[in-house]
Amino acid sequence: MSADEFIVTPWHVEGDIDYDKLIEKFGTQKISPELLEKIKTMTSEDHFMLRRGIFFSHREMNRILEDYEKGKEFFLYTGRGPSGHTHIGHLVPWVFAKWLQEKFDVNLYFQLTDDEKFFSKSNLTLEETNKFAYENALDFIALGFNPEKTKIIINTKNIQTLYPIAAQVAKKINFSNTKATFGFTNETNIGMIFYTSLQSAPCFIEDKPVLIPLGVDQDPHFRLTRDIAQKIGKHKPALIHNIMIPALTGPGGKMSASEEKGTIYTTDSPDVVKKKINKYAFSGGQPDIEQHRKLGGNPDIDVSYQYLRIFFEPDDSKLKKIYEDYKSGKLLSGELKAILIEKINEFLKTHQEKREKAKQQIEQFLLENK
RNA sequence: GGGUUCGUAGCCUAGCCUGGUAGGGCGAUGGUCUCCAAAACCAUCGAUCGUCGGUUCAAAUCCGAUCGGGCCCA
Repeated sequence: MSADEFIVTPWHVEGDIDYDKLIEKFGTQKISPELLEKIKTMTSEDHFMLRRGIFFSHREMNRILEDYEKGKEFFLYTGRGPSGHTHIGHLVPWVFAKWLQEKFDVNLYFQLTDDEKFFSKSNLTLEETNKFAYENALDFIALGFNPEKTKIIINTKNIQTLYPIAAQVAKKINFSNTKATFGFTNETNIGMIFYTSLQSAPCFIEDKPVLIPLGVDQDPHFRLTRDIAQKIGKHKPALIHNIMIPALTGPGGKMSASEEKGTIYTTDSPDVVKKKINKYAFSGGQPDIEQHRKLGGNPDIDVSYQYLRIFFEPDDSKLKKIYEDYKSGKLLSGELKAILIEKINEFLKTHQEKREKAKQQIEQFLLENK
């Protein structure tokens, strides 16, 4: 694969992603300075993930906001494919969803697609993906959602609720559409072929427009959903996309839950975090101290810096200082890593406490079939 | 239901026709080098060849059955 090639699909992300090209390829909108300003005004907050372009693209987010201003409420929907333990990269859209929920005071649905991971991963049983669904739910709850306004959908558990909606969707999507959208072939199992209609279903669970914060790799599902929404008399879902979180071991893919070493799990202990960062985090430093002092490091490709930018250092002035110190050579890679390690461990300490408590709260969050 | 094809270490795969206890690539691990990581170099671990049975002095390699995957047809 040459440097300018990359692949982004719901099941596979590879290469060095050019996000401007991706916007063009997917036909989404870049988040404009105007939209950014509008969000800022309406929420009275300048969220760092927006400001820094962690969320960089959208589909009709502006419509959602305009309608909201006119008193037309929306709801939020995001989710996760439970193929393994939760890692810190998963938290990005969830944290952002929580922020949106607080700012707009709206309902949020969180879908755990245990069936889909069973279909798409040959090495996982349905029991395993279901187990991961419940486990991942703990991490979601730990972020502090309000159970009154937040419901967790587990596909195999909530099929009764989802199915009538999915059926409406499924009838409007033909084989050519799914094949073209997802690259299905004759060896694709039929679970996969039907599956996108289940991922669509929560879009229509309330009779209101929906806004979906999500990783841009999941966009294809909702491209289809948007195409058929009017045909079934529903609102087109709006989306806001975040970039792929780089793996610890470097650019060229997102953090994968199935690759141990390139991944910081939410349940990792402080010493494991320290070891993983020091031992695996790809750095933008120079080969030795002398050159580093002289030439400086490259924060743009340095994974530790990127993690601070994406999630762990919301304070712009602090981040800027780190950026400049690293670039000038004043800050060494090892020192940068130490900063990140402390930030992650600080975060995980409280996260893990809340995650424990979530075990008592999970029932309140699970959607009841009606 | 019929046909066909495949099943070798975590992954990809050579060997099978011309039977004599398996070779490579990626990965992983350790080391050297680095403030770390990467790269580079060195080293190491790892499969008894889907399963069961048969033929043979000897089978991944031949035969049969069985399980599993893929494709085609019905």
